[in-house]
Amino acid sequence: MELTENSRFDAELNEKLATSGFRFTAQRRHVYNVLVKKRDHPTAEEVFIRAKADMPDISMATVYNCLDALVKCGLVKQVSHDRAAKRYCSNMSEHCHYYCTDCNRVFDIDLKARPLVPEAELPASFKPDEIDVAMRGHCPDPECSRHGKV
Amino acid sequence: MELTENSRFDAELNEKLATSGFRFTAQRRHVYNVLVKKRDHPTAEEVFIRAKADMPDISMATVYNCLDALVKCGLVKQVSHDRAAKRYCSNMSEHCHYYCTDCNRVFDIDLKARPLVPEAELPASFKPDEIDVAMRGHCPDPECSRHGKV
DNA sequence: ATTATTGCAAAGGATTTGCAAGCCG
DNA sequence: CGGCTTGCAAATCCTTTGCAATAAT
Repeated sequence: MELTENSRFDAELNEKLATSGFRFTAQRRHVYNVLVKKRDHPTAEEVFIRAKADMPDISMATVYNCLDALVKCGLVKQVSHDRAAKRYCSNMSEHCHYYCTDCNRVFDIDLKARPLVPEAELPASFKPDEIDVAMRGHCPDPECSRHGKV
Repeated sequence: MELTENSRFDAELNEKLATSGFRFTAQRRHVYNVLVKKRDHPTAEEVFIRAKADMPDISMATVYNCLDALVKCGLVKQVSHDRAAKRYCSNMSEHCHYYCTDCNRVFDIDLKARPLVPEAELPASFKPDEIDVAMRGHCPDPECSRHGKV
C-alpha cells in the first residue's frame, strides 16, 4: 500500500495499530479517515456508507472489523445509545455525551469538573478504569426538529 | 385475576400501571416480582427464565411487553450495557452502575455527591432530563473470577 | 362489550462468523 | 511464505411485530 500524502497521519495510525498487534491496511486507514473527517457519531452503517463512497468494494464486515481494531488501539470510542445501534466517536478527550431526545443527534459535552467522578465519592475498592456519562434531553439547536413544539 | 396475599404490593403496582394507562395482569405482576425478589440486573432472557419457573406458559414476547410497561410506568430502569443485551434494574433511587470487566456483573453504586452533574458544569442551554453514569473496572468481590490473577 | 394483552411464530435490525482469496510484514 | 485481513454470505443474537385467542375494565 502506498503512503503518499499525509504520511504523518499514517505513521501515527500505523504505530497505534502495530502497538496493539494490528496490521496497517488501506481499509483501516480509510475508516479512520472517515471518522476523523467529520467528527460526529455515526453508526457502523453510516460509516459503511461514507467509506463506500471512496472505496466501493469495502464490506460491512470489514467496517466492523476496522472499527473494532480502532477501538482496541485507542483511536476511537464506542458510544452505546439506548436502543439503537452503537455509534463511534473519534474524540478521545474526556467528555460526556448528550443525546437529544427530539432529533436523535449526539453532542459532545466537555464538563468543567474533572475528574468526572472524584475518587472520594466512590465506595472504597471500586476503581473504575473508565467512566461514561450519558445525558438525555432536548438540545439547544434552534433547527432541532422539536423546536417550537412542546 | 385474584389478589390474594401481598395486596399492598399489588395495589401499588396496580396504581402505577393504571396511571400510565396499563392494565394489571398476572404476567406483569409476576415479572415485577421476579425483578424485586432478586435485585440484580438480569437481561430479558434471564427474567424470562426466572419467570417461567413459576409461570410456565409465559412467553418471551410477553416478558418484553411487561418489562416495557414497567419501565414506562417508572417501576424499572433499563440499563444499557456495552455490547450485550439490555439489563433491567428495579432499584429506582439515583445511582450509578459499575460493570465488572472480569465477572460481567453489574453493581449499583450510590455516589456521595448529588446531583451527579451540577448544572453549573454544563454548557448553558443543555438541560438533561436524565443522566446515566456507567463505570467499568475490576470489582472488589474476592470470589470474582479474576481474583488473584493480574 | 370493548380494547388491551397474551402466546406463538415469523420478521427484523445489528453484529458476528466461516471460509476462500488476497495482502502485509 | 505464514498469518492476519478482506469480502461475501450465512448465521446468530436480541428485540419487535402480526395475528387470533383470551382476559381486563
